[in-house]
Amino acid sequence: MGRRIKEEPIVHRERIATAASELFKEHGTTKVTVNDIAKKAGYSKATLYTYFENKDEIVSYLALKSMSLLKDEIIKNTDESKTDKENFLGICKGLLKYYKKYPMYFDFAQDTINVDFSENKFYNTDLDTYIVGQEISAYIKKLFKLGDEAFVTTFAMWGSLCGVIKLAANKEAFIKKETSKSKEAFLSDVFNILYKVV
Amino acid sequence: MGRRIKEEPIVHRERIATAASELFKEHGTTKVTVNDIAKKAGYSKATLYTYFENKDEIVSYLALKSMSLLKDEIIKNTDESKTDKENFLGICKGLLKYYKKYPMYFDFAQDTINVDFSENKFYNTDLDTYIVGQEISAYIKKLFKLGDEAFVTTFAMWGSLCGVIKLAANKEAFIKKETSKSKEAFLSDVFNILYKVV
Amino acid sequence: MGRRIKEEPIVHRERIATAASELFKEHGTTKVTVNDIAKKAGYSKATLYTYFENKDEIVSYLALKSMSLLKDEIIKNTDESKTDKENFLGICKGLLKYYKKYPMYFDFAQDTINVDFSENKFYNTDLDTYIVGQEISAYIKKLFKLGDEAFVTTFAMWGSLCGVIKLAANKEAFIKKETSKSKEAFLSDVFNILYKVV
Amino acid sequence: MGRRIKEEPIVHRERIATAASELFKEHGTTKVTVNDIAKKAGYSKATLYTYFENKDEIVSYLALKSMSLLKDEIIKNTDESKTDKENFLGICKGLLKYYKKYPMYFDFAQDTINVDFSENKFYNTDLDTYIVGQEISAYIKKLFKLGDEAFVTTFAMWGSLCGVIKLAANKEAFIKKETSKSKEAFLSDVFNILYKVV
DNA sequence: GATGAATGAGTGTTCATTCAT
DNA sequence: CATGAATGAACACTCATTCAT
Repeated sequence: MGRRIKEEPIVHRERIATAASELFKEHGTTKVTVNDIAKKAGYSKATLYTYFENKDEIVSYLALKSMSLLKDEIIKNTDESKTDKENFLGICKGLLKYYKKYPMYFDFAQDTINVDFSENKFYNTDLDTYIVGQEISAYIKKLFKLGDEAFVTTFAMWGSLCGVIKLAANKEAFIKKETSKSKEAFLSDVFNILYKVV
Repeated sequence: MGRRIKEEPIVHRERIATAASELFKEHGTTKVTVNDIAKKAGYSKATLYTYFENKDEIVSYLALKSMSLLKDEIIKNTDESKTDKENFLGICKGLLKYYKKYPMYFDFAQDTINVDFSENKFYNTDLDTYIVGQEISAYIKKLFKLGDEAFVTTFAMWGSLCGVIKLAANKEAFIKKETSKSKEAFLSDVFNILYKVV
Repeated sequence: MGRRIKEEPIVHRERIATAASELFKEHGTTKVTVNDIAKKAGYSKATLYTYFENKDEIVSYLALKSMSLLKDEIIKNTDESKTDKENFLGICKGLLKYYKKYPMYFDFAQDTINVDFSENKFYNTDLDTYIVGQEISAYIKKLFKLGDEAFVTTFAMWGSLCGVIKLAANKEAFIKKETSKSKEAFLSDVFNILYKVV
Repeated sequence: MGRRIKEEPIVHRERIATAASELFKEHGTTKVTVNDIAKKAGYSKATLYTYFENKDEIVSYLALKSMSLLKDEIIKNTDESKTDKENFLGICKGLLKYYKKYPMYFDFAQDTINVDFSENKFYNTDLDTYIVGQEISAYIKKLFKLGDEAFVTTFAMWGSLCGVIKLAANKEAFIKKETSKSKEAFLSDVFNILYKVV
């Protein structure tokens, strides 16, 4: 634990990714420039390219991190010993937390598993993201002891939850006006309605 | 009274909008340049600015068109004399058709009831889009004879449908692999599951 | 004097030039577009090109008009029966009036006589402007009964007057602050000082 | 302490400014494009933006340099131990040299004491230019031991000199034709006539 | 290993001018 | 004769990426 003279590449990647994440959350991935990230992370623009192939790889890297967090949250908030409803609401809670931390990657989660890697260029992290998505799917299937209908049910649940969370985020002011409820309280009602789906 | 040789501005606007729509569908609104649109529509870049104030106005124009189509489709596929389930599936059908034609504006539909026009600059078409969104909301409320619970129910339904349709679009290949069904057939199953929500 | 069915070209030129002049005075010749002029004059952009070869010719046309006005003003405010000082101040008055009406052409007046027409393209009006400039020079020479020293004296006077008028225009606020006098009153003092030159 | 291989930013700024200055002198600041400057300076367009915030900053930078040169020249050519006439002619000489090097900024000098910096955006260099202008004014006042009449006298002198120099520049060919003198010799006569003003 | 410096390839937008009708 | 329509040529400015040191 002595003084670290040389930092591992992973440390630099983390530092860069953290800076990028904060900027992406506030301004979106398109608006943020490589220069912005470099400045915020305390590196020169050129150094970023030592640790990441290009801007896209930073995005992919964060997408993977975000999926891992999502998986962790889902596992933390669910348990086979709980009732199905408790577990469903646990998944909702996990997704919501995820959205708050990585709003810019929610569309990624809405995609869950990034499709076809055969033709397009992709980064290893994209593949990893895909795998984490698969793991989440498998976990949910096991959690609810789903059989043949697993895929369609998981699909319906996942799509619905992502849809309502995103809609709620875009309509926060409108929700307040119409229901006098906070976004969170309102979404709680919505989740209860959606529970019937499972 | 003779056949008009000169084309009305609206014809040009349509031609430009159609070209833009096709490009947007494939590459997204950001990546497509004004030059791309002009070339595809068969005009010079400068001519585009005769018919549209700027690129944003083209985007707004298409957004409005897309919302109008959505409304038309929903009305066409529903009827107060039908059962709730028939109507629900009618709405699903309308949304699906909408997605096929204007995938790049689906996020717009996912917003449905649009934001706050008090402070930001916006084009008339943006306001019109907002109004069409409101009309769709009102129509659905009346169609299902919803009372106090109208807002939360409509919200849950709309968010869910948008969510699953988008998810299905992104996972078409994956769905095929897992279920051997076409996206449409698969979504039909999903819609039936979701019907319980209403 | 009956109803005019067809207007002479000169009428159109005047109408266009008047519109242009007002716009030029306010925004300068560069900022004003051909479209602006056409709209203000009540013509289509293309029609302008029926009456003027191009934007430059409109500028030249106005420059000539402005020089003619300058000549008229000088003649009106001077007289061989007056004292030299009265005539000098009359010229000052004429130049000042000119500046107020055509501030954007004052540099033109500062040039007085437009130099060399051998190599550059120029419009007939430019040549006319040159001739009017010459006429003014000749008039002044005769007015003050100048001999061999005519050229250098006229030159010094003309350059000085143009210089102080323009400087005063740019420093109006500053003059007020330093002297509590209006630009006009201050310039009157300046003109009296400059009279010694002649 | 060794010889520096890397060039300081100021070197690049100078190189760019020099190129810009030459182009501005010939074609004016408006006609010259950023690309033109870049090409002439041997940089790419993008590189210019590494050393200057934008085109305006290049203009401002040169304006300041020009005013500094003007001040230096005036000081160099004048001295309290000299006669008023000698000093007057020294100022003339300074202004003339300035005009030769920075004709495009002569209007700037014709403004000398610059405007109001309270509302508009401006660059530091613009403010510096203003200050140098003030310094020149103060120097002249002291040089000629001017009292209450300082402002109006300085004003008349400055305006006149600028006026005749500019007029002479525009009429060089004409002067030659009329007087068979060089512009410089002719201006020398004019300056002698104008000396009476002070 | 780190980076200062450089840049190619865009971007949306403007405008004077032309020409077929 | 008048003009709606069309456009080539610019133009200031940006940014992800490369590379010599």
